[in-house]
Amino acid sequence: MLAKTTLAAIAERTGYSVSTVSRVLSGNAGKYRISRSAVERVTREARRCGYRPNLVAQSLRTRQSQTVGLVVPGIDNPFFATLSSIVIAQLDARGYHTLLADSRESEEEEREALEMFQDRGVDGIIAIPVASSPEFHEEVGQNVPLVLLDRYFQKTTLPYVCTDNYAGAYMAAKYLVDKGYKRILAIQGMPSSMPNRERVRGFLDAIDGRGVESKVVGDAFSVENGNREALAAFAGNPQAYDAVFAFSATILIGTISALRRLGIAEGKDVGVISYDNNGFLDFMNPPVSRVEQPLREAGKIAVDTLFSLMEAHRSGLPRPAPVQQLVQPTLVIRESC
Amino acid sequence: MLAKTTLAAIAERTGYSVSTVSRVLSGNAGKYRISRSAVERVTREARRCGYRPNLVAQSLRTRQSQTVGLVVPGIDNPFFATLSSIVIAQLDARGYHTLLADSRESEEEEREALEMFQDRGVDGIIAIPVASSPEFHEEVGQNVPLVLLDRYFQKTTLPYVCTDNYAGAYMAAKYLVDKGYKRILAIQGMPSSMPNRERVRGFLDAIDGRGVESKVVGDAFSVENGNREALAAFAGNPQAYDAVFAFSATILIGTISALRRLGIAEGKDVGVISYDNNGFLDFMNPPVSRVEQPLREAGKIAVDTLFSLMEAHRSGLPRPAPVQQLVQPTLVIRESC
DNA sequence: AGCATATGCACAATCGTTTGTGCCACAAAG
DNA sequence: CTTTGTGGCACAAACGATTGTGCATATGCT
Repeated sequence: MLAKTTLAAIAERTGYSVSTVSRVLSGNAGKYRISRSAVERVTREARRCGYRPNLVAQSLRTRQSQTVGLVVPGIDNPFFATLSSIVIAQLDARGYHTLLADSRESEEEEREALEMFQDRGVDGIIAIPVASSPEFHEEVGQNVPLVLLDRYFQKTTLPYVCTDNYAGAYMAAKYLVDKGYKRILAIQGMPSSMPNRERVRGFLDAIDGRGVESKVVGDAFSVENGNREALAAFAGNPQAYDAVFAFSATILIGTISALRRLGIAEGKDVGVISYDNNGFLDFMNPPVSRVEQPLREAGKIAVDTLFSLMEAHRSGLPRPAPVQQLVQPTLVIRESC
Repeated sequence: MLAKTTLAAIAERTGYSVSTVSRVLSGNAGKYRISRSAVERVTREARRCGYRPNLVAQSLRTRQSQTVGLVVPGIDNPFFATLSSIVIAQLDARGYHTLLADSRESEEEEREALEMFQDRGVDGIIAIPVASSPEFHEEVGQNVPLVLLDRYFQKTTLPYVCTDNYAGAYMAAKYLVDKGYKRILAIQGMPSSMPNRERVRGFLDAIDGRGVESKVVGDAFSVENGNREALAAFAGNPQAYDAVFAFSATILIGTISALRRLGIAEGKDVGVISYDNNGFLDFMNPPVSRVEQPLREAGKIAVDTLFSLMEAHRSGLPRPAPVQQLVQPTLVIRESC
């Protein structure tokens, strides 16, 4: 085991003091009038023994950890995995590390994660919240820069970046109605989550007054839910609906499975449209129309926003007005409706 | 902003010294003969002002961070997301936090992640490696407990936990052959990765001498790859092969898409089998046979192994003999072959 | 020569903990 | 009345970095 080399070790070996070594290695030689020769000798020795600063000590002293906490409701959900991937890449590009916590859709675990983040002195937090009310997040947001992603709270001053779920669902539903579909089944995800509520609202508003029968069923962003609800809806009557709006790609998979089992051809017998851009929708047969969310953009904006908050925080400036932004999804039409 | 309360603050308010407060709050009151009354007053005050220890300072002093580094080749890949989810949950259950790094299949980024982990003083590392040779991992493993997961190196002393990809592929291929399939196309994932190489080996061994024509094509665990290779293979001749073995669920999706586009009915015209248990394979039509990997078990064993290494490391004991374990996958037969 | 200004660096405090050691008091024992 | 024991706590040194300040020596200027 390579004895871990500290500033003190280098100081001893070069004959300079710890403070001088520190200033050299942190690039502050100029500000403190360190001689050329000292810089030379110290950098040489540091390189020779592969010095790497102890980030824990650095964090303690500077109160900056180069770390951002990310809490998501379930990293095994492809949607959150994709979003996390984007956020992590963005942070990495700026030299920041990621502490990841999975709240497993539990408010309790979410709280613990947020507290742990503070205890560890993260420089900022990005949260896809599960809590039903914003109090705790707001409290945390007082202490450390925090940006909500994908989900948000109403009437909160917390900054957030989400896609416009209302508009997305509205577009999709309107498209179906314009196409002439008359009996539309919407299979939703987790009812309490803001994106889901907004999608329901958009869906209902779009069909309102257009002479369309409709029903909203389901309770989870899962394959099983889509399967169960579609089976239930069509089992008695294959023509119960002429279109299905699946609120996520997972729900869609379940739905299509159910339709096929019942001998209903999606795209022909029943129009189908989905939410999400899960990569394989174009590989379904027929390819599936959907509302695509600009996740990359949302992730980037969230990180940008976080960094501007962090910047202000560092400088002791008053917090900038909270960025609360909805990015627009797009409707991608294929052959399933 | 609640002034963050430190040991010193509590010490001042209760009239005790910092060391006494520390011993009380870290549960060492007994060992150091702290009086009942002191324990009482201190805990009361700590609770009153919601004291939470500064984990950074704690880490610096104790050289324990309650943190494990996890590096994966791509968190947006559902397979790694699932595995990460399992590992994170396991760590969480033991009170450990997770620093997650995404190497994006790059050796360079993997190195950086491993170095960063050390700089931050993680207590242990779980890695799904991308490097082609083990040197660097071995070096890191000298300093901090490290366990490889899912992928491993040959002739390494590093502990690893992987599924037996050779056996899995062998089972699947043997099943196909026994069923009477004569011309089998295998579409592989990333050729250099150990799981892929083992699958290829298992596949070839299983068909060896059984009078079966075969071909191994492809180069990535992606939908696109599956689609491209299947199209290429069947475009000229729909009967070029009578079975396809997709080395991952993503590859499978692409393959099925291609087959359908070509008017080939999977399960009837061409047998299909896959690797992975991606949740929706049972919802395909027909449901897809596959080799299922016991990911939960693998993740748990990896974490268990890591903790025993960490335990030894803490106690200064010699490292236990490296656990190098292959867990057995299972063949799940459905209607696609 | 004498004073101001630069130059080059070391000292020491600090971040918030943990932990080895030593001091004091009081009680029991001789 | 001194010894021995022990209960109860404070002191201070770490961990490894950053950073304000101060003290020399050297150089410039008049």
